[in-house]
Amino acid sequence: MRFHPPASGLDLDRCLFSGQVFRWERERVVPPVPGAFREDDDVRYRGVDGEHWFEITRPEERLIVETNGSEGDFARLFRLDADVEEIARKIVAAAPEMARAIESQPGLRMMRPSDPVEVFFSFLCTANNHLKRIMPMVRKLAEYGEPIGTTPFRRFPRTQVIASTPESELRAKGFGYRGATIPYAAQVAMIRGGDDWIRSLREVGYEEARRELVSIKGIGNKLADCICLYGLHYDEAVPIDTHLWQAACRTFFPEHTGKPLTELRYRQVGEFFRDRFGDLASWAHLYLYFDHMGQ
DNA sequence: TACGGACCTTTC
DNA sequence: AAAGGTCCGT
Repeated sequence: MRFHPPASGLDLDRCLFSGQVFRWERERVVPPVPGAFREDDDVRYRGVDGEHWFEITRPEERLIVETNGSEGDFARLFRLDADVEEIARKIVAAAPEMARAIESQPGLRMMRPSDPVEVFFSFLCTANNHLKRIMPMVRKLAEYGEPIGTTPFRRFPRTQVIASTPESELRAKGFGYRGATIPYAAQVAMIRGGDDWIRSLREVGYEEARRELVSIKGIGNKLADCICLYGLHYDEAVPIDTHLWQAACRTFFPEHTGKPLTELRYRQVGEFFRDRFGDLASWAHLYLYFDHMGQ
């Protein structure tokens, strides 16, 4: 089907290529013309969320979405129900220091992917890695998935498929040591119940889900929080990596600047965000993180 | 608890 | 050298 979603407060580049989701493509509909006024509009985004594919174009500033899903599926993925203006107001009210970080990232939204299995394995690709390499890796994993209908799009493979993929095969595809950790984590997940187990973590609460995840070798604090946030939809999860740690030190804890992020400090920073921002802890972290990345 | 190294590979 | 870490030794 085809529809026009509201486009205000939604920056597709910021949302789709910022490391919240990893499988989207951006291509030019027509070759760029030097100095052309509309070159930013002449793009097409293609991607998959769960069992739905999406093609998004924006001629004339207006979004056109084609999909095998519904308008509701699109709205859920981009959280169009969330009032970003109000969220920004609440965050700034709780922390005036955040005003500049929020203003610097218009159209950035917390994504809400529908397939927790894809999120689980995508973030296993991100450890000690960079986005330029992460995205091709996630796409390679997705090649193990089933095509969606007769389209070139594929659903992300199920846990069982990843669990039975040999380490050597992934290493040959450039996964490095993650060629071992990814199938291993899949095997542990299979023992606990596979896809259903991963999905069931949405029902057990943030603390319990997090405990389960970090008990898997290869998933530490940061990956567990990413999976909790993007895959399991726990908005109180605050993934803290080196960049957010630096940004948090600069903005909130100048006395910690330059110190390493220990287990203890990891917990303290997460609690700080939850105390200060409540349900908006992860939104606050998102703005701070990407503001810092842009520096 | 906290600190140092190792870990695959690619990219800046 | 560092990358959106994590594990394993001290």
